[in-house]
Amino acid sequence: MPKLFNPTMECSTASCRLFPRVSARSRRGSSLKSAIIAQKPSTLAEDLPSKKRTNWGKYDNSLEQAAAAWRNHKTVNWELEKPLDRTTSFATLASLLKRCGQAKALYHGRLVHAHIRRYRYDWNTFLGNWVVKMYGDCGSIEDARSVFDNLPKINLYSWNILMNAYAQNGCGREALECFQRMQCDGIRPDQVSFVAALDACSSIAALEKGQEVHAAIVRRGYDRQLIVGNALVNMYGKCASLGDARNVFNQMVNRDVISWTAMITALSQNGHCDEALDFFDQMQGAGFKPNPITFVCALDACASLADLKKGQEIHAAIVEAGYEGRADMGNGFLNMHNALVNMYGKCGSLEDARRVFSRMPSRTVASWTAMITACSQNGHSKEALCLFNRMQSDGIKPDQITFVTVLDACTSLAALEKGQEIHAAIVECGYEEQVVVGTALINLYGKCGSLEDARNVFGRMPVRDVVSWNAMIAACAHNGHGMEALDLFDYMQSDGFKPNHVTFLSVLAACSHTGRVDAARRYFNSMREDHSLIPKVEHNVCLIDILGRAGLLDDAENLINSMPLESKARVWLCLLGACRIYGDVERGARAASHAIKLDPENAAPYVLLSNIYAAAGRYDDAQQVRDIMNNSRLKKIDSCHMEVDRIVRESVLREVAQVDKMVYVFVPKEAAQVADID
DNA sequence: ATAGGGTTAG
Repeated sequence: MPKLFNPTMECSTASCRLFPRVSARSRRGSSLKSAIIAQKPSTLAEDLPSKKRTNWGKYDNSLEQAAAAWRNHKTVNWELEKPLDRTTSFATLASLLKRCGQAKALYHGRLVHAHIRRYRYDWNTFLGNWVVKMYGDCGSIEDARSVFDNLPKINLYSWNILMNAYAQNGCGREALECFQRMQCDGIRPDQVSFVAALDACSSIAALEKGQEVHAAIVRRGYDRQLIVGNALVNMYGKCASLGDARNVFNQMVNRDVISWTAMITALSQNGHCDEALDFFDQMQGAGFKPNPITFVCALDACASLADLKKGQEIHAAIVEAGYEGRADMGNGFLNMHNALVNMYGKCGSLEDARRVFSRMPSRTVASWTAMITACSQNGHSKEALCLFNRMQSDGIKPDQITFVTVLDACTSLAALEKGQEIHAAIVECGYEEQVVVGTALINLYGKCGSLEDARNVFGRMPVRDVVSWNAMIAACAHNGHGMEALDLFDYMQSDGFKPNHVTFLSVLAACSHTGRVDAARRYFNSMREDHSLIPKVEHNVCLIDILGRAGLLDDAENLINSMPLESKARVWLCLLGACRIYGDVERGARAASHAIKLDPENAAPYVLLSNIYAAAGRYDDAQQVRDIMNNSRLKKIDSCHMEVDRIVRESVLREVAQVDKMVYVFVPKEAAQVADID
């Protein structure tokens, strides 16, 4: 039951000093809404398209509640000396709006805006521009637009602010439209407009448009400006045009830390992580000190390379710089700590990740999510689930990405019930409609054998992408519904989605389960011919497996010999498995010798070959292979991260089975040994 | 008396 506004309350009390005295007439409305939003929420709510209309109902709190919320807002931390009234200066209002934007405090920003609309008929473009910016910073782009459309006069600042609001909220197309329209309206873009236009191109990866803007920049002579150069490097990096990014960077007359950081990011996000780290060193050689953001980018490159040593070096440099444990400068240092946790997780050092995480000065959802991901991706799914609980008891609310990570942990534990519990929480938070969340749910249900649930989630998804189609196709393929998987493959394409490498893995798996050898060949060839996808090792393994199981050993071997793969060890191993089934000793020996030559530390080919000999009654040969194996130092399955319990035991076996299904099926003793390694 | 460049979890 909401508390109502108390008309007898004295407005000079601390609890409402932020609000102007309201007239008796408007008090009669008895709610904050009517008190401060006043008669007509015109430009805000009513001009918006109906489905995106702002829900003003949630501002229907009592005045005390709103004032308390305002005072207690931790990030904004208002310390207003005077209440807002008709005499509050525009400078004060502007600074309030700025702080609301920085803190992404939409609620408070709306309060200030409402105050201006109610009491400041003398508002001008200066103040209006700040309101537009506040809404843009708070991510409320429709509000930004409608305020912009009602500005008393639109100037260069207004356009630049609006363009940036669009570009930073993922509406690159609209930002570029603004760029056009401002010029039609006779306003000459300055360097800030060009930077915003480049940002818009980056956000939608519009390379051609970006080149057009670049040409206009050169025509107007803005290309020597530092911030323009930086934005150009960034734009070419985001549009995957690394050569252009390099050219711009090399030709820059001045460079600063941001230029170097932009270049490092461009390299690392386009698959040149080694070079990115070289640049990181060169930058320091050139006398620039990395800041927290530079460190984030460098750590990201280490994470992609899974280069633990380099990552630890950079961590040492962070300590050296005195950045570790610091919590000032907004989110700068916080993000850097998150990046450290993420890097250690991706590089497989859970201990380091834990250490950084436990020493963090403060933690956000992102920090918790990074730590949970680190656990879940390093075989500690149970710890991931524990952390998820602790995070919530620490008062941090999970976001969609946390849920995705936790669902992944459930998936690898095959913990269907826990997953369903989390599914319920997701529905409660209203995240079920998010593509990434839906996809993680389909994965969970698919891997846990609950195809019906996977279908339901997929059917309810309002938006799908290639990844969610892939998840659904995989769910069918791995639950004995190969035909349905192949049908979905067709539907997916008629829905306008292009299949990728992952799609074809599931398609081939579907062919394998339904025994469609010829179809598998056709799909395999169509990867290259119709979709310009080059089959990877996994696809080749899959096809060899299908041919091998069908007894087409000749075809399989010929195919391997014609494959332009870098390493064929796994493919030969696959053929070796097929030779085991069909008792083809000669071919088996050939395949084994290839496999051993290519991956001498793997025990699997020895085991398989020995079994082939044994099955053919050639016990001496079998023993000889085993002796060779036992006398050489072969790679053990790395299970030091594994806890020993039933589920994990199974997951170790699954891993072994992935290397070769035969190890488990035909050599149970071997498998048992593997599982006993702690 | 406003605007502007580099970062994060499938």
